Amino acid sequence: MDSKYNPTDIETKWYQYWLDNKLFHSEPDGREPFTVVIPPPNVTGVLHMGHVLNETIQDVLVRRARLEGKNACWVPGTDHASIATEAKVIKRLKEQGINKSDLTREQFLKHAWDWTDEHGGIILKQLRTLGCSCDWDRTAFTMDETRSKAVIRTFCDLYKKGLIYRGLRMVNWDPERQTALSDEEVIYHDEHSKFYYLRYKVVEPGVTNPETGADYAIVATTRPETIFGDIAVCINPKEEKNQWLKGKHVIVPGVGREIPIIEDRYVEIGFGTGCLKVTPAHDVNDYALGQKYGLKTIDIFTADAHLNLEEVKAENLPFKTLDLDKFHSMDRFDCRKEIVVDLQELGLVEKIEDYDNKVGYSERTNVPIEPRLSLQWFIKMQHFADIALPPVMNDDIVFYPTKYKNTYRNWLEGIKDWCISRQLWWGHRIPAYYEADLLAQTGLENYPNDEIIVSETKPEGNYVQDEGALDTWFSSWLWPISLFNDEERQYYYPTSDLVTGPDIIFFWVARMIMAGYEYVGKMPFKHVYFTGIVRDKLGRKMSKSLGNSPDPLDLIARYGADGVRMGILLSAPAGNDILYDDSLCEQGRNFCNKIWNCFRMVKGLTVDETQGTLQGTNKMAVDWFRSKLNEAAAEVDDLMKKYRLSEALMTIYKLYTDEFSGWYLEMIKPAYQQPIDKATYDVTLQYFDEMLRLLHPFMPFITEELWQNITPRAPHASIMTASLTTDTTKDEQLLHDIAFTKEVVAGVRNVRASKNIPPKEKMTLISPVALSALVDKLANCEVQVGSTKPATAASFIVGTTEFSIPMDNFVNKDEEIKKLKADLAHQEGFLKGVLAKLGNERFVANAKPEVVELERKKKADAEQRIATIKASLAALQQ
RNA sequence: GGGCGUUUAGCUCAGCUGGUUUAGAGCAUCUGCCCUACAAGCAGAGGGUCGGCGGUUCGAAUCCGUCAACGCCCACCA
Repeated sequence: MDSKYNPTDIETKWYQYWLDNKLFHSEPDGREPFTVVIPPPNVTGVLHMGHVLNETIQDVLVRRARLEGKNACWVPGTDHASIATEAKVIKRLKEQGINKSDLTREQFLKHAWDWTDEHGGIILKQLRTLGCSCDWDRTAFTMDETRSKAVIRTFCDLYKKGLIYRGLRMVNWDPERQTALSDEEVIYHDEHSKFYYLRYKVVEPGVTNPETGADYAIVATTRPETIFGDIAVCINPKEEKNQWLKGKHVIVPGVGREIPIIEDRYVEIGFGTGCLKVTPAHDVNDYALGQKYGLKTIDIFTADAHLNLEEVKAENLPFKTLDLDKFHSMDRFDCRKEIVVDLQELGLVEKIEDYDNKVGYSERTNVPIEPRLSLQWFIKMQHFADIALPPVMNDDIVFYPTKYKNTYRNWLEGIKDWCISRQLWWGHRIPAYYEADLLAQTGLENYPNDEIIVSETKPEGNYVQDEGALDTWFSSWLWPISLFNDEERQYYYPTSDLVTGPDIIFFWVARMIMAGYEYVGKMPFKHVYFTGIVRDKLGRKMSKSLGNSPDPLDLIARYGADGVRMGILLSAPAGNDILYDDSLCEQGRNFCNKIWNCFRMVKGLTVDETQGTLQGTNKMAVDWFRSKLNEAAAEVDDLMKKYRLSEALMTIYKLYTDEFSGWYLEMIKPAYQQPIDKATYDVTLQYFDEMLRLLHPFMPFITEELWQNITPRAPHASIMTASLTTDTTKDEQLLHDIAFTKEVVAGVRNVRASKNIPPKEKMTLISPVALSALVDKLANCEVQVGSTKPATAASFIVGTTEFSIPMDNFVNKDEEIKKLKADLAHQEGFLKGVLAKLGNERFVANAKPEVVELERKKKADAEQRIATIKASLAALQQ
């Protein structure tokens, strides 16, 4: 065996072994189920660090549950990611010189499926490299047959219940992909933009601003290109300075349209000029004002946000001074620049100021969204908010960390209807049908709602299906339900743990809870573990453009999957961002190596088969480590129950490196070239076995490899299906004794280090109390029990006991005195504090008796220590 | 503009139903060691007035108030 652990071959070997033996597969049986559904990654995605974090956590939970004897089932799958995938397909087609608009729906879908088959599932393969123990037989896709059926059935059912409706609404429009989006898919960014002050001339003759004498109102806007759609100017009826405009009319600058001044308290007094231009077709609030005052709407944008001025041209406005043909078909941002120039030339711009505002961007295409009046399908959300809020607030479903309960509540309390239709082809087509002749007569907008047929199958007759597809999340919210058939659902549902990022708490988590209660009448999961975001060590988000995102497969090649898993888990408490650095994986790799070498050491021992009973220091060591192991296992159990994975792993790490490797193995290690007795050897292997099982959920590969090599295993056996030990007994006295012994050993080593005495040189330790032979073994010193301290000796104190090591040649008296004096000062300071407390009557009267008692003990101990130090000092200073 | 959260050693974090020998861990740092399990290692050491101020209390990292910095979420001020 090499002294370095080489993970690559071992990992491939065992993953194949697990697959061959169907160890990830689950079927319902008599055991307690433990179910996890994977947050399905985009079907054409590739593994990134966020996945590594998320999937590792899930695998730890799943593997731990398996070791606890539960029937663990982790269902993998992918998401069709409607808008993202469609964008990728369009991009590829473009590279081949094909425009989406040149294709029929069927042709496009063919290309999309080809792309999916080609790239789909790559990420699932990558998960295997990480060691994920998913039940691959259950792999699902949000657009496969089963899931599609569930989606369509759900749509029909909700429509029947009156929870889905079709309506003309102001929606968030993505001009790039040319589809509606939900509110959640809009990201607002701060932006430095301009505030344009435009002049709207008053129609009524002789009416002027009493302050300035101007015959125009000034309207401030960030979007001058929308003036073509202006229908009114609104003022607040209470605004003093605009009283003169009441009941008047103004002319939209350049456009020439005569529009009324209307009054509404929506306009904030004191903001801007107090005059708000109302463009009902292109702003949510303006639309509301339009509805309220019966204003008409003029839509001036095409679906891809270019100007469409046909309607404006048709108005034939007499005072028009702008060249409409010039702006027709222009891009919205080009128009903004151009129109300001032209208006300036016409003397219709008062001034331009810098202004910071927020602009909504499409989450997927990253272009500014355009509020657009559009016919879409919506879900009434109040009903769902009502059923989804209580279970989280009263902890039927537990969030880790709990702070996200607030976020969840805020969203549900302000819930708005969910726009679920998308003008996309890649996705579940909306199962709504229109009678062809009627549709031809009325057009889509005026098609009577009660004539729409919503059905799982196409109705008889001449019907055409709605062109829209459903929001991806409309299938995702059924994920935990749709992965199981009715029978299996009895067993696997509700699932146990959901592990996901807080960024999709609304998109997905909340909606799964809604669907769960609506369709199964039960929560979809009992616990939600929110991970943080993986950032680089400077705290920046990982992104392709920054190039600060390492390729997980590359990391696995360099550090091993186990090393990477440990690296990502080490500093990842729930909900905390993790600042990733290669050094974390390095620590993981180093730990693997440590375990590997522990194993080499133990297996490399020669065993004396005749020694079948434990005795002497070995018995002590073995008994002590039993307690230590049990103690750690109990702590891990507790931490895992609280989902404190990084602390659980750290506990195991310390058990291996400190207690097992640093102390236990040193205690039982035979003298050079001596054999170890069989009894100790067997127990040690047993301990190793137990420790591997404890670690296995975190580092599955190395633990399987070593577990298989500890002792011959049955064919098809695996550490995966072993069970955790449940022994929790502890010998407190022994733990205490060994802790004392360790301190004495540390004291001796300290003296050695400070005096530069090589470990091989045997020293003499004078101790006032009897010591375990372990001290000799671990510190290489001969213990002499006695209280006579030689004139020249190095000394140290453990608790209240002073130990000394005679050393004529090495002791520097001054140094020794200095050290003792420092210790003395510290002890006296400490004692002073204790005395102050005890001298305070109110403390003695009010504090709990055990606390007072403890202070008395501290006092006694400190006094004794001080006496000891003083004695030593006196001896030295003679 | 609301709401939530964070602030403890160089870094990442525990500790926070007030009292556990005058604050802990891992990593990093420094010193000395290639001693036949492991230099991807071993032994040892240094390092913090617990963000500032004020209060409650016999006693505060822990409770309350306030200020500051940072982060996240939500919101229709054009």
